[in-house]
Amino acid sequence: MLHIGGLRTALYAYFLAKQTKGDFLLRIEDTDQSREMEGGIEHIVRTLDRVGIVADEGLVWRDGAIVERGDRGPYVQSKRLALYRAAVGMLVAQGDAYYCFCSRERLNTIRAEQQQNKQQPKYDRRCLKLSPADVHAQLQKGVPHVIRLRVPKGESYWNDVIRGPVSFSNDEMDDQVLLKSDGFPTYHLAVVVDDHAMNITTVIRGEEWISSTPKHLMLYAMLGYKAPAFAHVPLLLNPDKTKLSKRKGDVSTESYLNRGYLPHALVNFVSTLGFNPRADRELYTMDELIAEFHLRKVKKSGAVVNFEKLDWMNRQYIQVMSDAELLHAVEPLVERLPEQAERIVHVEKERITTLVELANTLEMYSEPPTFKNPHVLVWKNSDGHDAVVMLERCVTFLKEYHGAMQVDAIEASMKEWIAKEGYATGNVLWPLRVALSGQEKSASPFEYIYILGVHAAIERVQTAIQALKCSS
RNA sequence: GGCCCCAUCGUUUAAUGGUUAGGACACCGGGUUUUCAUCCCGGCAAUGGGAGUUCGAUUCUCCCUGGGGUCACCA
Repeated sequence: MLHIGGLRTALYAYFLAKQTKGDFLLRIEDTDQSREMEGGIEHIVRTLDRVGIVADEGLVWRDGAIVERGDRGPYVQSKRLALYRAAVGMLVAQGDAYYCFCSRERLNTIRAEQQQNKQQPKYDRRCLKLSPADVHAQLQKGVPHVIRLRVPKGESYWNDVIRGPVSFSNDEMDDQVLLKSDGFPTYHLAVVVDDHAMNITTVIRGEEWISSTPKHLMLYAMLGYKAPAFAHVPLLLNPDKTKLSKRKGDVSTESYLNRGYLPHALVNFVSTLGFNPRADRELYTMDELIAEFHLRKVKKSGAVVNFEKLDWMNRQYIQVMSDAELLHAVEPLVERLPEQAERIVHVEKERITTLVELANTLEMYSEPPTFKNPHVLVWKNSDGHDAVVMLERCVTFLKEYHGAMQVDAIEASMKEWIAKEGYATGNVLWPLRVALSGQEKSASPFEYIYILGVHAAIERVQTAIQALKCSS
């Protein structure tokens, strides 16, 4: 699953890369073996592809499969273990990292104690005191171990691209585990090694990483790497202002896509949360976003995600699509396209919010209405008898209609007829519309005639007349 | 709780040391209309509080308050 917060971060990185004519690289960080999910990587790569983010380097989705592109691979961290071990070996040799043989039980115990004493939970550095001989002996015995960062004294400081100066005292920091007992690196080690190996110049990531940045800075320095610039983007929030989470709503990009939101609407929506190129506009193309994106314009404060605005955006984008484009987009969502699908799309597109709604509407048109409640055919101040009379006259009108099969032509001709006969407009049009659509709320009768054709329209009206007669 | 980050309408954003504090979503009116939707017109609504700097602060500084993040062999 690709979290929409992750999508936004990816988008920002993508904008920046494209704007500076750089490459967008996709690397998978799968160093937690216990969390590995079947198909998870494929989902992410595919979803990025669906929204139009195609990596120049790293993992891409091509012809129904994941392929790697670029010569700095592999681009999956679980295949780069040797690199991390080499780096950590160097740190140990330099005295910047050390072996730790403490059991989880012991760690839990000291943590509990510290919390009880209202102290900061931190590793107590017991294993730092081990002599080289002790370490060697423990390793010989095969005691499970991790390797920890030896946090030096001092201050950590960086000038965040979005937030400005940020500083931490190193006293606050725990001796972070760099290499786990299963031989896998933690995120902290892997990200530093890889970002350096892949020439990353700006790290764009969520605000939740601010407090681990000092550790990363230390690692850059210890490994002799030049540190990149950091830009911590604000969080996406639930309506209650907590970090946007699965528990409090739908946060999966693919689920919005599957619910019929257009990829570009999602891109536009998500990227303008916390960032806005101009004061007076809401809708931007991908090229405009790329051209106008600037990290300095990204807000510092978190943004509550307002999905009503996504609905609005999606409607905006649907309305400007051509009938053919819309038809093409909705096609995969319906079992069989009705014969008049393009006309239906033309008529209904201003009434729908998502492609899924359009698909449902499309299917509805092929089912003639049954009028279980014939009274909906009767207009407000009228009665059933009147409705029958009017519908019968509509049948006559339709039989004699030889004008163009265009909505405007049908409407003009019909209104002229109504005026000439001196009918009340609603008295005719309401029953006719409901007879054709079967619904209290629907497209106009002219649009229905245009879609169904005169013959099918007459059939529906006659069904309605029968239903009314039976009920009275 | 420690540390860190943040603070303009309900939400999202704009602006400036001097503005009637602007736009969008949502909401509420009105118009068009056979219904719904669209469309058009109009309306509601914000600088969290307190000091300081200044002729003047929403804007700069400090404090408070509030909210959030983080404190793992998860990312």
